[in-house]
Amino acid sequence: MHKQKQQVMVEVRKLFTDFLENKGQRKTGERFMILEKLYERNDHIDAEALYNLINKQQHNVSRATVYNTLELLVESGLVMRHQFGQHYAEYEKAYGYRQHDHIICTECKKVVEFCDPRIQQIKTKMGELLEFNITRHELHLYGLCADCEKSKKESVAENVKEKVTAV
Amino acid sequence: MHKQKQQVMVEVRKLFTDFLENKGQRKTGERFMILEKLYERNDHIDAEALYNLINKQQHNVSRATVYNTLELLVESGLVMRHQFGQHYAEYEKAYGYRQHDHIICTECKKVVEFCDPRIQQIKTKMGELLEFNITRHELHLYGLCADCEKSKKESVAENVKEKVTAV
DNA sequence: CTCCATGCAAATTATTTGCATAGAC
DNA sequence: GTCTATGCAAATAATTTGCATGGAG
Repeated sequence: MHKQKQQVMVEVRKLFTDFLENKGQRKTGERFMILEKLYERNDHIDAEALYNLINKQQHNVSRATVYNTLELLVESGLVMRHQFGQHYAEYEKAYGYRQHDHIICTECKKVVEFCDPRIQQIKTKMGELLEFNITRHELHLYGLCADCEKSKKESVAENVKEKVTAV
Repeated sequence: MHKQKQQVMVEVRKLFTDFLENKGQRKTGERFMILEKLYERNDHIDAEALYNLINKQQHNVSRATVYNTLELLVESGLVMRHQFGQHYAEYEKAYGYRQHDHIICTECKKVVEFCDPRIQQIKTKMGELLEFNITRHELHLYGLCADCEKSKKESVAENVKEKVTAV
């Protein structure tokens, strides 16, 4: 299991190297450091947290470089950017990591991942129909999780009680 | 057709009125003005453009009010916020306007709307499975439109030619 | 040795906030 | 008359940019 992760890292470094060469971009240590940090984890992280993670631990990479590199990584397809809200973008490894989508609780902001094959059918169909060469997608379902749904019901009941008491 | 639009406007004003009353919020002219501007159009618009639209035309509504009202409208469900990228959020009427999703060209930023019933199946299924009460969704497909796909191919051909010439 | 990528801090953009006042209720 | 929503400008947050320098090619 651990070995598999090592293997992925090797492949990914190779892919990023090729990508940078093709673009005539330099292969700097900072860039590979950021790539690695993203591939070490199995969840999303935002730019600022990534910056802190790198700098508090050991190295010294500027915010500008973090943003610049994230852009490159997204362009290379090795990293996904998820824009959950206006001030809430997160990044996550994409290679060797099953394609998945997200359900977001609008109340507690909890994010749960899921996967449904029907999305692939939509992509294929719509790409054909509208003549787009579709490379990726983002699907977000919004609603209330079981907990927040329960709290809401209780709070409504509470309100009703208050009104009754008030009258 | 035009009459239908008038009819929608009446219904929507009524719904927004009820919403504001329920929240104990005031029914100000600015709020209804913004609601109307959004319902007059059949496409998306961003906060700044909406602000300009209102102020250049006739009235005088501050940015703060525009943002505040957009928030309320989204909360009421009468307006949808689409977050296409990190600096690219747009708003659009939601009531009496068929639910639809978007294909975005990553090159020229063109947005095409589409509708696929399979998305409803995913929502129902995943809501059940993960115990979420799903109220809405956002599906974005990203790729190259036919035009940009063509340009890309030509540009690649061009590059090859250059390299050959250079050697 | 050349020139791009980096670090840093200042700049920018979109959005939010604080405060005084107008106006909805 | 009361108190909230507004306008305005200043504040904030996330991201980008300009410039001098280090280091990849």
